Amino acid sequence: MVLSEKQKSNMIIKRKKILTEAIHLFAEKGFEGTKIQEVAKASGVSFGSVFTYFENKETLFHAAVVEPLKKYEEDILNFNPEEQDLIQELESMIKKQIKIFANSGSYLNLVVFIIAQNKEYKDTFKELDLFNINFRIKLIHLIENGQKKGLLYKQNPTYIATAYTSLLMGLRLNLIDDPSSSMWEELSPFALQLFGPVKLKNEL
Amino acid sequence: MVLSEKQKSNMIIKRKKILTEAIHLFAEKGFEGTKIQEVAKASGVSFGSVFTYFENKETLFHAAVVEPLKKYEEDILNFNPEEQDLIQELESMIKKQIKIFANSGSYLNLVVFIIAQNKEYKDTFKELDLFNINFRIKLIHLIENGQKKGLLYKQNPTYIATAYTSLLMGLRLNLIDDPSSSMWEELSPFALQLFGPVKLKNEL
Amino acid sequence: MVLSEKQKSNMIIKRKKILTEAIHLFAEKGFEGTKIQEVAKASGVSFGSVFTYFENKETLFHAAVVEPLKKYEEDILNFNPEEQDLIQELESMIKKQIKIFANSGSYLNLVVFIIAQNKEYKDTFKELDLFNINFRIKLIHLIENGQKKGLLYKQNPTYIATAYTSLLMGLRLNLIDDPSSSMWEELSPFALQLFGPVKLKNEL
Amino acid sequence: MVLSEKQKSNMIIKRKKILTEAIHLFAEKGFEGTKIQEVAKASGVSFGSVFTYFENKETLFHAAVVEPLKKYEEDILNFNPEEQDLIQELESMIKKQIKIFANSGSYLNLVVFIIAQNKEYKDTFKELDLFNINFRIKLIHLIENGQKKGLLYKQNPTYIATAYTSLLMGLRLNLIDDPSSSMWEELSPFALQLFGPVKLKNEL
DNA sequence: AATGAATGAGAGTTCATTCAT
DNA sequence: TATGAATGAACTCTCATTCAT
Repeated sequence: MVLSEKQKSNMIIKRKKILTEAIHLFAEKGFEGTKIQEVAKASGVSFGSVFTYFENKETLFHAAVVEPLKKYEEDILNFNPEEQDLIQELESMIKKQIKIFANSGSYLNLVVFIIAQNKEYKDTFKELDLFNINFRIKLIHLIENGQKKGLLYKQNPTYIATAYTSLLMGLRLNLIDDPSSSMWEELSPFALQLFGPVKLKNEL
Repeated sequence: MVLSEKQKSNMIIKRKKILTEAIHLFAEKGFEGTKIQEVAKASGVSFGSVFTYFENKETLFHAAVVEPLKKYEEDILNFNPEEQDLIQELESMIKKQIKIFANSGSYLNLVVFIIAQNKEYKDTFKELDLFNINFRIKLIHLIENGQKKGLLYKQNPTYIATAYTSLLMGLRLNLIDDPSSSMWEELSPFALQLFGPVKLKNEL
Repeated sequence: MVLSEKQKSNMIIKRKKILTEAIHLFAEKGFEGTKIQEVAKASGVSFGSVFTYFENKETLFHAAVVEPLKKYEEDILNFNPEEQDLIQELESMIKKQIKIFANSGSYLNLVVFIIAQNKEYKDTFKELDLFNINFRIKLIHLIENGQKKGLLYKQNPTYIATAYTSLLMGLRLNLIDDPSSSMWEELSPFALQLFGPVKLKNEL
Repeated sequence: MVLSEKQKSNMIIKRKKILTEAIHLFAEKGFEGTKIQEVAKASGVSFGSVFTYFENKETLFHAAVVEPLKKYEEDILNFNPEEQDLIQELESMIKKQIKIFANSGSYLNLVVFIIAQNKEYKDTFKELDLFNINFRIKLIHLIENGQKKGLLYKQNPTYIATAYTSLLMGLRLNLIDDPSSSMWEELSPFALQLFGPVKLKNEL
């Protein structure tokens, strides 16, 4: 049977809906704690349909973690480590990334699960780790440029990158029960400090 | 009395053993992913015995999270916010706490679970949150003293405390698959920076 | 609609079958003594299917007791307390009811369980009690009419009704291991005697 | 080790206590519904002790049903079928037996269980049946004497005996949730009627 | 004799997955 | 493609029974 365009687009929408609800539920209840039936109900389809779009629960889980990753990577890596005004770029990057972390509660919760259970979900974790490595590499690139230009104190760039990404992730956990926290935006100066800018903001 | 002292002490040891194994398994696989049978096998008892010591799986889980908390709280809060040489005390505190976070992989993993699933484990989360609040209060106390004495830049102490505890937690997640990382001890200067010491180490 | 008519009717038949087998088994072994697995096997379905039709064992038990009640009530209460020829109606009623009691071994056995364990199965017992009350009320109505007409000796109608229903129930227990007993039909004169007919049969 | 007299008598008392509580609990909850732990607690002994006195749960159950039987038999069969004033003896017998049935709620409840589950508890049921047969034989003896003397109408004595014992048992079930019912004593005239006395009470 | 920790068979129940409709 | 009845593996938990103390 041939599917009409309308049917195809309908299926794409439905698949997307299932995935979105799956992310929410997996993030809230974990893999074992989430029932296919719940995902189906939240998505407005029969639980049989979930199996039409995803081979089984594991596939759905993997997709829920991995598929949004591309968009995140794009957003998170959207900064230029070669920028002329590096401090300006650094500040803007931090603000953007903090905003992303502040607004991606559910998904990052799911990420936390994978990290915490990395031994259980090796393959899925590997993909997150890849993203993390890319992120770190680009950060290090930026830091090295800043240090070369004398805009940042000389410190091990790897440590800085680790501290910074840890801070972001830690904030996500710390502010988890207060999703609309106003604290997020106030914390960028502290993130900036980690990079060791030669002229501290409050010194200017 | 019917149980001999020897029997009683045996029981205490057995209970402890079950709890230790439960922490490891819950940390690795989460609540639903951990089977009582596994805990029993890892503890070297029959699964029936697990129910001799813990009413049910939930009770065991709660105990696994909450019982170690006291010792952690004691260790983590073991610093003096009124100390004369405050910078010295701050540095030593950070080093101690980083060491604790570096060496408590399993347990902190479990803590991460509870935080990530705080809506599912409200009661258990509440106890962790209480600990967190106490920790923050004591940190703020120390920070305020440092600022009064002119040893730390004036910055919102709450933000500093949040950033610092977030950094610790974030590092735990970031270094999760590399438990013996040498990075831990190298990161205390970055943690120190968050507190805004007037004389930076590398300036001395 | 997704289920065809055929499927629906199949489900109704299957549910009925499960219930019938459940009645037999509960009657023979009691609630705790009956295993869901046995009910499933006797009904020719997987034990999982039992849970498709009945939420849990208790629901199944309750249904096994309560659902047949309506039909019984209808049959048992099928007499006219205002009938002109009251003695005739009384005799025919007794014969009918004795026949019902003689032929409903399993179900009445189940009823006996509920009565014996009325404290354990309060809700279920309440429904049986309601039936019993209705039965008694209608009997009393008939007895009072008979006494007014001078066809029955004046005796407390409540006592008569109690004695009569007790006799029926007691016979059920007494003849339990001999279900095809020829005694049943011979006992209606004794039941009749309880009502105190002015002209005893053997006097005519 | 030799047991002192005091110890021996203590054990006898303890065994009795366990049996009494077992009767109550088995009567209320049935065999499977009663837990050894409950019996122990109700008896004020450890559950281990129950196994000191009764080999296992089945033995305890059997004993709970069978051991009181002797005393009951003695009380129930305490009438003289050869008595001169037979009607007087009959009336007094009925009154005595009704009193016994009125006051033996728990035990008779247990008896009902065995009867209802006679296929499950064949051996235990057999002993009850034996008692029943003895009871019937003695009743028939009395009835035949009464009929010979012209004090009772000629009716099949077996039917009378069956109707009478059924009435007793049925009353036990009918009045189960109202143990102190005043109805019991009012019902002996109806029981008497079943025997077919030539001069009915209310004719005298 | 008395106790109760230890055991594990066996129960009810859940839920991913299959498949006929 | 969409549905949901059917299945049974696998889980938690109960409880009779054993046995060391």
